[in-house]
Amino acid sequence: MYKENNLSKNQQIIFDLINKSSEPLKAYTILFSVQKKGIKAPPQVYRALDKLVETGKIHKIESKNAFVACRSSDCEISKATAFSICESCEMVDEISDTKLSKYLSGFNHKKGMKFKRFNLEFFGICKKCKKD
Amino acid sequence: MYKENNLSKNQQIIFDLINKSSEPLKAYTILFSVQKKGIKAPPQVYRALDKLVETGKIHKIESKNAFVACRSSDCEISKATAFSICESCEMVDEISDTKLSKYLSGFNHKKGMKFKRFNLEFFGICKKCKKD
DNA sequence: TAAAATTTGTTATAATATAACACTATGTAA
DNA sequence: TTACATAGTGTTATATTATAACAAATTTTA
Repeated sequence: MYKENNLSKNQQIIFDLINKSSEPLKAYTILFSVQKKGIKAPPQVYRALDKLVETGKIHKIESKNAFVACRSSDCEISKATAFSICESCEMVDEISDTKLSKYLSGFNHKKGMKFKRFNLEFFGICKKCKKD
Repeated sequence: MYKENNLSKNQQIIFDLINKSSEPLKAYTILFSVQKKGIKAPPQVYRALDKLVETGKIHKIESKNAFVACRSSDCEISKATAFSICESCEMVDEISDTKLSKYLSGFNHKKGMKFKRFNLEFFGICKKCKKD
C-alpha cells in the first residue's frame, strides 16, 4: 500500500489538502476537513504534519501555527525558509530568492555557532490590501 | 503608582523575571514563578507579555513559544529581530548585526509588498554543546 | 474633577500539541 | 519466505499555550 519513497496514506491526504489551499492551514482546521476521510484524532494529523515538515513538503509558519505547501523547488529540505506575511489578509507567500538564501546560509554567529538552518518571516501589508 | 512612560506593576515583575533569566521563559513557567507576587491567572501574564513585546522590551521566540529580554540597544521596537538558537541546549542569543539588519530591512518582496517588520531564527549547535 | 485610556483581577474556555499504548503495514536481508 | 527492523495507524487521555468576557481600580489628559 505504501508507495516506495513516497507519502503514506494519511500524509498524502493531508498534503493534498494543504497543497490545494491558497492559505496556511492550521492543524485543527485540517483535522476537521479530513474527518470524513477517516482521520479522526489530533495525533494522526500532527504525525503527518511532522513528517511532511521533516521532508520539506510543507513548511510551518511559526508566527501563525499554520502550514503551507512548499512552492520552492530549491529549498533543500526546509533548511532555508523565508516567507512574506500580510498582517491584514493573512496571506503567506514563500520567498525564493537565491541571493537572500545564499546570504543567510553563509551567515554565521560570531560566538562560534555554525547554523544548519534558518527561518525568516517578513510582515507587512500586501499589494491587494493596500488598495482597499 | 504607575510610573509615567514606564512599566506597570505586573509588567515590571514579569520583565524583571525574563530579564534575569539566562534562557527563554514560557508563559506558564512565568505564571508559576510569579504566583507568590500575586499574579495568579494566565491573562495577567499574557497581557503583560503582549505589552512588553509591543514596546520592544522583550521578544517572542516563535519557534519555542518563549520570551527573552531584548539585549540589543538598536532594535527599534522589535521591527527587526534575529536570533540564534541551539537545538541541543535550547540556548537563545539575540543577534545584533548592523549589516544583516540593514540588508533585511531593505529587502522587499517582488510582488509589491513593502515589509514593516521581520523575524529571523537561525538554528544550529552552539559551541558549548559541540564539545560535549 | 470628569472623561478616556490603561491596567488589574477573575472565571471559564478555546486552541494547540503530545504521551502512551496496542496494533498493522512495509522494507530488507538472511 | 520468514523474521526482523522500521514506519505508519488508531485510540484515549491529557498537557500546554492562549484568549474571551466581564467587573473594577488606577492613571493620564484635558
